Amino acid sequence: MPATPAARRRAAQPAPSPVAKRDAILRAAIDVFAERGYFTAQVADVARAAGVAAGTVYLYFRSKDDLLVSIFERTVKEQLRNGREEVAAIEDPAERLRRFAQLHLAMLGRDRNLAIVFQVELRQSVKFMERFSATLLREYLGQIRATIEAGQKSGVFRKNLNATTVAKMFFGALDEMATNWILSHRRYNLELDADAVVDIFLDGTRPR
Amino acid sequence: MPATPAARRRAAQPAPSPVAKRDAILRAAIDVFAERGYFTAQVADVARAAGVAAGTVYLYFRSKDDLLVSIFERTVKEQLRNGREEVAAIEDPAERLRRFAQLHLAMLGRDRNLAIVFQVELRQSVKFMERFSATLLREYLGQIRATIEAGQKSGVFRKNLNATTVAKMFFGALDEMATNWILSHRRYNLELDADAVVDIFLDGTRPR
DNA sequence: TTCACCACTGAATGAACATTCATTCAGCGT
DNA sequence: ACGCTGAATGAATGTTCATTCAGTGGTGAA
Repeated sequence: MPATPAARRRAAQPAPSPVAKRDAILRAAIDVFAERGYFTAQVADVARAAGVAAGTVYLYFRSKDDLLVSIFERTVKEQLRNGREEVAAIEDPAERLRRFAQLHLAMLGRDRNLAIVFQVELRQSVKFMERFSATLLREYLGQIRATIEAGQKSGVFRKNLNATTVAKMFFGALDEMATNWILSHRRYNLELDADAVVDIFLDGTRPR
Repeated sequence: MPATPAARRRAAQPAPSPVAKRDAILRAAIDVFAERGYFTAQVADVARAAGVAAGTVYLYFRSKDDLLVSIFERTVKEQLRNGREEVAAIEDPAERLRRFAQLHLAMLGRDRNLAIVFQVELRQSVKFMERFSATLLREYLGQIRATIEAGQKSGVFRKNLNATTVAKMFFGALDEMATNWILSHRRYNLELDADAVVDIFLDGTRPR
């Protein structure tokens, strides 16, 4: 029935579906990278964890690097899609930041190995860091900064603050919460840190 | 004159002083790791940059890992020695935090390659991160937390804040300033960020 | 001058591992 | 029933280093 080779390829899906297999390999990569570290992990380990042969990984990904980049891109895309509208719908800038912090920490708190890949493995080299910061950070910091600026206009935030600096601080605080959570062996609920951070961020540490 | 082999070895110092050579190798390692990344850098690159043969590195360091660990330990030891008394001498907890932040960012802002090693290369793997967090972070967070607690006692800081969380936030904010400075290609003065961070940290972002 | 010593050298070693590719074979269309 | 297709396999390949070690040269003591 399918006439062209392309159509035939699309129709002839193997039993477990190629998307599912790609996902399985990516999932395995998250776990293996988190446990062994990106450089120490072997592609063969990832393949074994995914239940496929070493060569199969290369049918779905260009290279070992590509695995890391794909984990990053898929997750960020999803997180941004999830978050954007929800956060944008919130009127009060302070509450918008709160929700933002909650979503960020919830995403990481939900999946420890993914959190390790994000907080540790993706920061391997300045090369990855730059890529990381050119997308995730830029997008995140941009959203935060815009919210700060909106708040400054409406008088909710002090006007004499540099919005960019404020945004970096906010992100840095959240980032540190996430990193600490990973390194701590206590399994507390990371998402709960969001409120504490936002509270101090809004009102400072001095008594009012 | 030296009787035991050990004593003889200790006495027989080569011309340019072994300490100077060790330092030269460490310096070269900082630069090479910063530029190429720890895993990508070859020991031979470090040796070349230090002006010695590859084998010589192994006369001063046990392994490639040992180079990274030594950079870390030497710097942290020095920084803690420098900072501790100076900061401890300051009475006002808020001013103590300010000085602390200045010293921290000044150390990194003074030496870009060292900053890269600290902000990026040392965080390669959970293994290094744990070592990192077991010493530098523990010490730093401990000092910050103690200062917060002192301030809470004396009424300078709000008493209903969790001092540990506050300390993490503070460190995270500084850390992010440092990381941003590295990734930004503008060469602004990192130390100046310290005041902005402390200001927001103390008074928050809401108008008082 | 000779000798012993030792820091230093850099070529050689061998292990580790990403990637390739000849081969297999399940399942589809005819 | 059967020939094709192409996804999947995993052994083989070739390269890339960290690390070692046999040798060199320079130094100071006798």
